[in-house]
Amino acid sequence: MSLTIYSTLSGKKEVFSPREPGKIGLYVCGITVYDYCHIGHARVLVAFDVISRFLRSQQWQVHYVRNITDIDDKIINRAQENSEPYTDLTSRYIEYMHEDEKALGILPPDAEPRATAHIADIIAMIETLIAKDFAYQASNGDVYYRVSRFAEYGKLTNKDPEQLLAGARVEVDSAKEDPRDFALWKFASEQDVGWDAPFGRGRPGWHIECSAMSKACLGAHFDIHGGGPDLPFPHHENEIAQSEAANGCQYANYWMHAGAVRLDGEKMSKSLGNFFTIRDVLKQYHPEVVRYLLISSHYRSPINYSEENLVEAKAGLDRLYSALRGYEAVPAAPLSELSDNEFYQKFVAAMNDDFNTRVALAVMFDLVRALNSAKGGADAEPLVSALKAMGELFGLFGCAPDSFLQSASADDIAADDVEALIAERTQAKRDKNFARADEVRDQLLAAGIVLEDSPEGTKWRREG
RNA sequence: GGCGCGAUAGCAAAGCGGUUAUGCUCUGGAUUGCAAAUCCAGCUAGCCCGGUUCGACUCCGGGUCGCGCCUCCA
Repeated sequence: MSLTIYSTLSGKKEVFSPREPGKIGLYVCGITVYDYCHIGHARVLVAFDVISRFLRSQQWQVHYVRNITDIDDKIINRAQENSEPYTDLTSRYIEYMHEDEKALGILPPDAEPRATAHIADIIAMIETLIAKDFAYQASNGDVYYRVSRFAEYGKLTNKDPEQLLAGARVEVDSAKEDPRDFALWKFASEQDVGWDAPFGRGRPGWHIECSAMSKACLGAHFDIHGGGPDLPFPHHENEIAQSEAANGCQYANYWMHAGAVRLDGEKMSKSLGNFFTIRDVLKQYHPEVVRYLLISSHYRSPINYSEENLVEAKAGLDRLYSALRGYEAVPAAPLSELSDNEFYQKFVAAMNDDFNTRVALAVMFDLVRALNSAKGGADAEPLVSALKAMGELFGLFGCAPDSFLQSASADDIAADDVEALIAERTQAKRDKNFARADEVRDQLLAAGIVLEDSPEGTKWRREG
């Protein structure tokens, strides 16, 4: 079964062909660390987490690299506002980012390079670009990339270089030869944050770090480059220009971009200020609910962030978890034992088709229906272990069903009180005092507790 | 203006040139002391106008509307 991936470069789904058999080099643009991560970041993190988990499950040897941008104008400005060293700011937000990732069940990438740890690589690449005449030092000390020298500029996003020139904003006081040129190295005085380089003291521009770090971690030519929806232009276009000019070979073979998270129909972004941070959302919703929401649509589709969608995601996950109740002891099936399982085969086929998590999820629900029908019989356990295996590929089912279904927010009724009332109701039922039993049930329902009687006793869960 | 993406039932969201997507909601049935959960059955679809085809939600053309990028942003 072959893997197909939609590539921004070709604008269509392509059959994936690795550079080396069985191996995948994957570079994803990470986060600029000067603020808390928001749900848009979570989208990219979860998407590539699921993608890398799935690829590994299919025996691909994945080398997953996701960088951290820890030097940049915004970082410097924010640090100045806070009157603190920029390194204090970045290390703090890197820590927060790791906390958020852990909370969301994001597995760490194989490498997490930081721009400031690759200054030498960055300088070396800029030197090469200057030597090849693809870059020049301007009168203000900055080093710029000479866009006119790269004939294929615009090939990722179908931009016409001439029209970019016509539409480019004319910057006053610009030292650029051409308004399309972009900074590789920004001049820094002795008091400013900076590093010494043959072309003078300064700090790297935004785009060059990814070219340098991906080369250091994966080589000049690698398989897949990914990132968020706002990166194709100019960032990835510029990366291509830098890397292909400096290295003299193709850069990434496939380009993957996640869809935007929207809020009221508008893209959520730091610059618009309309974002919800991951940690704020996790105060109200279980991390797996957030994961479920993010994988319940295709990674390339825009997704709307709303309270209603989170509630719906919770309802869907409740159904999955409810099916697992009573089978806590059954382990997830090893994937090697599932090759004949029709549900798993469909699941894998969906994921091999450009990572169609929504269809894969539909397969899991088909499995749930089969499982619910089979409960009590001998056929149930294999279905449970298959379902658990698929859920784990999505980073779900990290909880015991009861603890997920009964997980409480701060102002919810305590589990002990629920249990006590259930005991009272059970006694009332035994006494045939159904009026009292129903009264207790209504009381609990008003507190968000739903009761489910079963031969093994009364189960409960929280709703809403 | 340029480039690109999308328009599916009450809501969310997929595949597919002819045969049930799926989840939530809703209706009926089974089950239950009554419920809930579960199972079974069912109701709500494919922006508009043309074309291709025996047949189009699915392909092609033209509209309309929405969104993203074209400046830092995942």
